[in-house]
Amino acid sequence: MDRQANGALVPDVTLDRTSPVPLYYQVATRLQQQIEEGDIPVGSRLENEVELADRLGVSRPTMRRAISYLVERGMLVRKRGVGTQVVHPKVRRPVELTSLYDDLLKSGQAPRTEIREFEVRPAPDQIAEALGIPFGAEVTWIERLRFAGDEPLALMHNAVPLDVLRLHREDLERNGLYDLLRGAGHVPRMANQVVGARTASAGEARILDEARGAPLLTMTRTAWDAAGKAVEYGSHLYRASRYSFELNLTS
Amino acid sequence: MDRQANGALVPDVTLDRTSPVPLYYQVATRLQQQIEEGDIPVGSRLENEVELADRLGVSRPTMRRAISYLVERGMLVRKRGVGTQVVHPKVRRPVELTSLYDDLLKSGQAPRTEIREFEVRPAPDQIAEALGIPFGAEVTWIERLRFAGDEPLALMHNAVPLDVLRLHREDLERNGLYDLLRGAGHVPRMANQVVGARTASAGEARILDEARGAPLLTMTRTAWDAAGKAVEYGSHLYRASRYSFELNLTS
DNA sequence: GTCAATGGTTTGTCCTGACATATTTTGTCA
DNA sequence: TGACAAAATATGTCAGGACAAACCATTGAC
Repeated sequence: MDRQANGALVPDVTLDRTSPVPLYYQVATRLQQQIEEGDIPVGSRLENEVELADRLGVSRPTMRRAISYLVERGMLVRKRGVGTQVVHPKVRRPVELTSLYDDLLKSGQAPRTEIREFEVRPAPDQIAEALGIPFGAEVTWIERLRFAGDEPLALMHNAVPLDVLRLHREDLERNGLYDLLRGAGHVPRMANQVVGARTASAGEARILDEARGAPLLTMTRTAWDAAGKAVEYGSHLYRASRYSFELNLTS
Repeated sequence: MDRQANGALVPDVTLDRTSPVPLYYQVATRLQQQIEEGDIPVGSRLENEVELADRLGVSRPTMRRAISYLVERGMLVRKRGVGTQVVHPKVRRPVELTSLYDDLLKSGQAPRTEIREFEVRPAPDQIAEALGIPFGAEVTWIERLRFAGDEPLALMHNAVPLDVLRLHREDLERNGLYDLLRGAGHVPRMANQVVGARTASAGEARILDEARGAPLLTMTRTAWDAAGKAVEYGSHLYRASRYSFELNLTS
C-alpha cells in the first residue's frame, strides 16, 4: 500500500528455489509472518495477485496457492472484483486433534501420569463396536491418572487394538498415548468426540481428590488414522473445577 | 478397477460447460455421488489423475482441483506414488458451526423457545472484551429457555452488538438466533468455544427442572463472521442429563 | 537367500497463457 | 445534478506442458 511502486523496498525476498520446501509454502509462510508481525496491518488490502506474484518472482498460480492456503486457515478473505483482506487475527487455528498431554505441555504445566491398570483383554462389546473390530477381539486396556503439578486432573481409560500398536508400560510412562501412536505410523487424523457432564461417584471422587457429587466433565472419543482405521478409544473423566475444553471452530 | 480399460462403460458424462457452475465442482460432485452410492467402493483406489482427466475430457489441473476438494472434505486420501483411495465413510464431516436449534431440528425433536428476558443495554465489561467492542457499548441482551418437547433443556444467554443486527422479539420467537444472523448477512464463520461443567445453583435448578447440585454443561462462545467482526457472544447452560456435545474433528 | 539397485507408476510442484465474471470507479449524456 | 453506460481492476476458472519426488515391485548381485 504505502510502498514505493518501483518495489525498491523489498529486501526480504527469502525464497529458495533449491529447497525441498515447496515455493507456494515458502511464499505463504512469508506472508503469514508479515501479517503476524503487523507488517501488513489487520484489515488492510493486499496488493493484487499479479503484482505480488511479479514482485516475488513466482507465477500467478503459485501466488494464488499461497494465498488460498492462508484463506483456508482463516487469515485472509478474498472477494472477487475487490481484493484480498487481512482478517482479525483473534481466531486462527482450526480445531486440532490433540491430547490432554499435549495441551498441558503447551500451557507450560508439567504433566505426570500414573498408570493404574494395564492389561491385554477382550474389548467390551460397546468399545469393540466403537472401534469397528470384531466382538471379543483383544485390545490393550489402560487406566491412567493424570496430574498437573501435584493435583490430579483426569482419570483416563483407553483401549488400543493390538494390531495397531503393541503398547509397553514403560513407553506409556514416558510419553503420551498420541505420541506413541504417531511414532508407530498411526497418525490420528479424524476423531469423533462426545463431551458431557455428570457427578462423581464415591470412588471417582476419592481418586480425583474431589468431594462426592462434584461435577465432572466426561469425554468419550474414537480416533481414526488417514486410512480410516480406528486406532484408539478413550473414555475420560476431568475435574470440572480444573479443566475445560477450548475449541476453535470454522464453518 | 474392474472396469474395461477402453472406458466403454462411462455413459454418465454429465458435464455442462455452458453452466455457471465451475467445471471442477461439477466433477467433484459427480465423484462424490459415485462414492456415496457405492459406485466407487470404500477402500478402492481411483484411476490415476491423468486417465480420469482424459476420460472426463478435462485438464489435469481441473481434475486435481476436484480431487483436492474431496480430499479436504475427508472423503479421499492421496498418496504420492501410490494413488487416491476412498476412506471409510464413518467420519466425513468436519466440525460444523451450528446452534442448539439446528441440532434439535436435525435430530427430529421439536424445539420451542421461551424468551425470558430481552433488552438493549450496555455490555458488561467481560462481554465487551470478548466481542472486541468498546466498554459500555450497547448490545441486545437475551435470556432464553429452550425446550425439547415439554422438557427444559438449556438456559441461554446471548449478547448481539447493535450494529450487527437489530433484533426483534417476535423474530426470535420464530427463528433460531443463527438463522437471523445469517439472514442479516453476518454468517458466523469462526467461533471460539469453551466447554466446562459445574453444579446448578438453586435458581438455575428450578428453571431447568433439575435438583439443586445437579451437573450442568457450560458453554461460552464468541462467533465472528468472514470479515472478522464479532457477531455474537453466548453463555449457555445445558442439563447434563439431557444433552452432550458431539464433535467431529480432523487434524 | 537376503539385500541393494533400478525402473515404472503416480501424485506433487511450477510455469505460461488465456478468458470469464464480479465489483468499483469513471465518464458521459439527458 | 442525476442516472445510466463503459472502462478499469480484481479474483475465478481452465488448458497444456514439463519436471521432481515418492512409492512399489522386480531384478540383479553377493
